[in-house]
Amino acid sequence: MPNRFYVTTPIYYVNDVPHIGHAYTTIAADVLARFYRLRGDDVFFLTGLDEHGQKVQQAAAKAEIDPQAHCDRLMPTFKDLWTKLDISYDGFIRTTDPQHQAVVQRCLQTLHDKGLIYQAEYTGWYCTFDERFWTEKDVEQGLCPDCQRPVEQVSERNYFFRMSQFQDRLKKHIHVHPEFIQPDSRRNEVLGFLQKPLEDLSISRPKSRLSWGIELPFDKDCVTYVWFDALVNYFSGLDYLGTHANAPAFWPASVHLVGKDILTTHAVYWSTMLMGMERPLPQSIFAHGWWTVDGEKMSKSRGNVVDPFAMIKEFGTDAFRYFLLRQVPFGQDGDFSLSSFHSRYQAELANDLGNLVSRTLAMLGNFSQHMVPRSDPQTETDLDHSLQQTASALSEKIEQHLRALEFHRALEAILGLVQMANQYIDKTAPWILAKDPEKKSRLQTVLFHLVESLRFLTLALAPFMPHTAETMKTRLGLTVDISTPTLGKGPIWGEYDYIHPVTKGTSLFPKKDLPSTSAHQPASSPTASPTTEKKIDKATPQSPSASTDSDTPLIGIDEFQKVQLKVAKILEAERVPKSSKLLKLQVDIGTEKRQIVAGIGKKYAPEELIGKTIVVVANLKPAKLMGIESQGMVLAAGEKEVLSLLTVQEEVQTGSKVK
RNA sequence: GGCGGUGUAGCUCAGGUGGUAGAGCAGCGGACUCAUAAGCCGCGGGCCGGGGGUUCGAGACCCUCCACCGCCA
Repeated sequence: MPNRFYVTTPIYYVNDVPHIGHAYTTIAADVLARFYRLRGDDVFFLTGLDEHGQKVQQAAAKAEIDPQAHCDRLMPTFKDLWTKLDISYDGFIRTTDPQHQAVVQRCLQTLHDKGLIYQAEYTGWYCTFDERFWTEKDVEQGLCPDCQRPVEQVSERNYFFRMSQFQDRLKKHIHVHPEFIQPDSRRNEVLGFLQKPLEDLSISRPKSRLSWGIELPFDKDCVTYVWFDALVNYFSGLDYLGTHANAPAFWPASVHLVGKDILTTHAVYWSTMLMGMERPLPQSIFAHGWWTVDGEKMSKSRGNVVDPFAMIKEFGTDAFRYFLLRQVPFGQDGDFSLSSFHSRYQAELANDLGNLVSRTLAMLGNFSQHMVPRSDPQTETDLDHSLQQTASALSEKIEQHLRALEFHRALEAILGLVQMANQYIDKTAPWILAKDPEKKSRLQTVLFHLVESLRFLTLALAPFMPHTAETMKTRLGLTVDISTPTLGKGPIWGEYDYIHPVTKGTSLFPKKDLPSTSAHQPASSPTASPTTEKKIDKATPQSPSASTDSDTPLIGIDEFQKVQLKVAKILEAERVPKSSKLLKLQVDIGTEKRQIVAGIGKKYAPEELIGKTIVVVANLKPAKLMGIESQGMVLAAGEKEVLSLLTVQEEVQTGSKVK
């Protein structure tokens, strides 16, 4: 019988605008779900929305619509994001689902029957915005300590859950099961919280004040308080969602992923509720960190909330998934900035992984007619064996790290194989082997080892970057279905018969310019009046990639016009020391002088160039070549070798636009 | 105020049970050309927050001070 794995995200408040935090938790859960599915485990992955509460009621009233209609209107934004992020949830729960409400009522009745719920008078300072009471000590100058809004004194009869009864049992459970609350530092905090006497938990509100909620089965005048309603989703969802016939058997959850702000709620409220209902506790609750943006706390008022939709549009779903999990250990806070995203994208995805795929497939095209050769054991070396070993150990490493929710380490291990493969190419230098017919057998061995490494990478990447894995699979001509269990105990080196030709295709991760600040969403929510949003956030143009593939995609005129071409005159030219083909040019582009380093030294001597009229790209990002800054690029014809510089037919003014 | 954590190269961080400091990024230099001007190779004297102590020997153990962070009040 396969292992069961049940992972949850919190249910997100439907009134929120989805941001990087929502995306983070959900992506992490998705990676786990995909990973365990590939191993052949029976997986249930639940996410959803919290749709009750004061704020929804108020927002609906303001919009003059029914609260349910309000929820129905907001819900698709989340589902849409999950679709765009390739989130493979098995169940999407809404707390307004009638089946969920029925389960909540059943739970309340159970606890009531056991005498664990009682009624009492409660007086306290209430914050309408946060929907919670504060004690006298908390309130500062009549303001809510959390949101700084005015609080009001409210006295009402509420129902309470006898949470205090379970304090010792919970403490013991945490001590006996160190994996129950993670990371360690958070477990200590919870234990610290439990040092003081635990109070009973208020679980109801009078309908007169809050009507948008689930009615108490034993008191028609009250609805249940938001947490009781929300937490129960973790097993109510199993009851009626998804396709698994035996879904209820998934309880207890393998792991609840939560943000650190709602750890106490889960570790203490939820656990004691479960104890009261005599249900087993989840195996673990993992509190992950928060994202700051450019070093600052993310907030609507700052207007620096990262919009996942914008990031996906700019860099693609897989790059976004990769960055979030790679950048920061899962339990720690992390900082999000476009420049850190960009540099990781550029270095690890474009240069390391993307280019590895590109150069390997190119060599198969050039040296092996696009077919994957067999390895000849006679020609194998230690180099080959250590590559094989690293690849073969990868799957287990990833499993180890994912069991500890160390996503960043898992990705680090994957990148380690990428780097090793890149080194392998340089050490074996297939282009040299290709020149010597006697080395053909060795060449084939090398190419085989490379392709086989890419196959291992494809499978390893599948949970993290499903789209990329699918593309690599196609390029490699693999016929395996990577949406079904393929990992098992991990792939075996040499087990696969390559019978289809490989295809190079376009760049997996094309290089990008660093975008300007377009990733932040406007401070207003989608429900706000449209007049608050006048500025149009222009997406930053990205430079066209200089691909020479035959399958280069078509571009529009607007894209071409991003390239600023100018007529220029060469003023000075000299060879770059120790380089056979680089020349350092000083050119006049009309408005200014520029230094350009160009790889035209094999075709042209410096002295013959002075005074020549040429065409240059004037808005290319400066780059250093052999330590010398180049502030542009000269245009020349030729494939690999430069054959001719571009010039203009008639005499035109230096600095003229070329279009 | 109570409890806990952190402070190591420009940046982000690793450094089980003590033996004279490491990685990635950035920077500099080199050889090459299969590849997305990518990749590969080489180059790291940083009072390991300050002070004191234990020890033959401490970034690592103890004490103390300083700074920052988290949870609770």
